[in-house]
Amino acid sequence: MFSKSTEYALRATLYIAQKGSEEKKIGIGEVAKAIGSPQSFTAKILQSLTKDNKIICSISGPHGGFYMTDKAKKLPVRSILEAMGEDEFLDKCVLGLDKCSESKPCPMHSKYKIIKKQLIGLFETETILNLASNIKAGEVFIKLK
Amino acid sequence: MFSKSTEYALRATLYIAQKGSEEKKIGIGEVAKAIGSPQSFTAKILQSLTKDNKIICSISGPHGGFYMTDKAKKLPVRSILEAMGEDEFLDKCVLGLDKCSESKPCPMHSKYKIIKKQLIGLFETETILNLASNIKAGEVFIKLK
DNA sequence: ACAATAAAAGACATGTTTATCTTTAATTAA
DNA sequence: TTAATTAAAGATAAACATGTCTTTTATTGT
Repeated sequence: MFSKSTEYALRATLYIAQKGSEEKKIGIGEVAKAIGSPQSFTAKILQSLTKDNKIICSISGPHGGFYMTDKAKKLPVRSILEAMGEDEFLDKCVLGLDKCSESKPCPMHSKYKIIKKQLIGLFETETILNLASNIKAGEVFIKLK
Repeated sequence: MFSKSTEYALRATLYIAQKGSEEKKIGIGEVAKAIGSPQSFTAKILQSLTKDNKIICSISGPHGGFYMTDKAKKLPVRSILEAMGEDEFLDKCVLGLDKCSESKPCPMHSKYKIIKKQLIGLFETETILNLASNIKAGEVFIKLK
């Protein structure tokens, strides 16, 4: 469904949301290990999430690392997809028609729109904090071997 | 949701199913024009759909071209995804965990599985013929400018 | 100031996707 | 058998995705 980059972005963000805070920042090494991702590549991805988009904060130097503000933790999962440039698929048509619409639908439109609405709902309703708290509770996992 | 290749494959297949038959084969030029895709690239894709997988038939030479058997037209849309190697996403987890399962779920698992089930249902229930016939009726479109 | 630590930034490498163009092979009709 | 037509096959190329490695910058503690 998503690119590797976005998968890592989602897992890393959830890990940082769960484990980190402004007082306890998380190093890239710990993040990569915890989610099972290539460290340098994950670093690039986190860099992009700290840029303009205000999802993750980072501090260089000793005791530095990544963390999220309480406000950022309340963002919907979709905001991560947006930051990774992978949310446009929620607007897109199964057959790849730019102008697919209610008045000019593709052959899958009417059946798919019902599913798409649920997908959008899922990514807009679930917050980062929401998902992260289930990790803390040990109910769900972000790394599996 | 899908790669360009798969989008072209879906549109091309629907067009051929709709317009073609063993008596009236469709040339690659007509297909590409009708669905708005790059001709040579579409040719490669159709080639792969005529290979092992028995979705599309083709004949070289004058009055040659592409067509589908009535049997092939009754295949579910999923068979095109399989032929394009893009159906594995229907098994995959949103966060990219290979082993995500009911007993070891990712944070999105429980909510996403409901949606995934519908997606699978959509691609397995809808047949190529089914979707193509709606094109013929002018109710839906496979090219929009 | 200096050394240590950690992220940021940049260069590089490999593979895949998305194409385009040319040549070959198959088929038909004259 | 020759010319025309059409898909198949192959070579090539640009863009992007995925990943590694090195250097630079920011920050902290001594």
